[in-house]
Amino acid sequence: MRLSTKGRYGVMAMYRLAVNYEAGTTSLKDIAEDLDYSDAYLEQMFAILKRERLITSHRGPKGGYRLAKNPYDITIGEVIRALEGPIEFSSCVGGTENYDCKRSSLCVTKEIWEKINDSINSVIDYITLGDLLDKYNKNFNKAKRS
Amino acid sequence: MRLSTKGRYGVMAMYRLAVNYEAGTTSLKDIAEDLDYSDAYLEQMFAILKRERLITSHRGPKGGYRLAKNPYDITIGEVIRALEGPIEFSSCVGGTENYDCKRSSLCVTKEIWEKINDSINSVIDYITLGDLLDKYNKNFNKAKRS
DNA sequence: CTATATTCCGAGTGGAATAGTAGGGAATAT
DNA sequence: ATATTCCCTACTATTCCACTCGGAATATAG
Repeated sequence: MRLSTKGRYGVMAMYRLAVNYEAGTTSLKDIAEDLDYSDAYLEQMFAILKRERLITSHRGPKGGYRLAKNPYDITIGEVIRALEGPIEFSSCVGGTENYDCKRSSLCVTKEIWEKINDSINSVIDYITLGDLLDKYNKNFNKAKRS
Repeated sequence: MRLSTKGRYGVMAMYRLAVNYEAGTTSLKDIAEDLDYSDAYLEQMFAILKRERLITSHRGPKGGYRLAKNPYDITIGEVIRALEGPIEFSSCVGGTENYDCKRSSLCVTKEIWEKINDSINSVIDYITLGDLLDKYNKNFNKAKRS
């Protein structure tokens, strides 16, 4: 019951794009090297993120990827759901391929799984890539001050 | 990023034991048949739950399992963590076998995963098996009334 | 004492998912 | 032209999941 590397790598990479958002595009290779991820693997995530219109791409030298929107308009939830599908703590509830447990109307636990889904979603839908940028600056300034 | 059947089956089975808590022991076979689970598989969960001292067992005819404590003193969180290990939305944070991402002190996403872990835990640690019993009675009465 | 009902225990297994590799093709800035 | 970048599809090794199987230990009823 855990995020796969897809979600984790994806969020980290999107943060990288957020950092460079004003400057322009960033190449996959740079990000992969910087984060020490396999570039061929990260490529698959970028393909999904592009399909979901969270990033844009440009080929050729000086090409690369860029966020499709302002970092403050992209939530962590959008990124995670794009890469991992809808949050679905238990297979009974929340996703597309719901397992139908026959007595779901009587099931005493269904409500628990729904509550958990909601609580996860409310965390990830509240945080934007822009928030992460702010957080970094805060830490950066803190480090400078001390 | 989902509960395995272990957690789901486990909570359902523990609820069954909660229903029968006053009456005494319940055999694994009865629960497995009632819930339509594989009994040999459910057995493995009961072994864990027993090891974690959430249930007691008694062998021989008229034997079976029973909650080790009052249903109101067992949270869903205890059951889930016993069966699935600690809540760990991302492998960076929360569990035993933490993946060390080298720059974890600078990592902007770490805090997100911690928040998610906390929010899941606060849901499941708040609900007891006794609460589920109450919920069932409420639904039962509602059904009777209509 | 014996037959039976139950828990206990360890090992094995098929399929799905994860976490990648590999390799070539297409666009484009210089 | 050519180097650089994205684009696309297929393949693979490993791990995890959801079981299955066989039998031993133990308690109860008759």
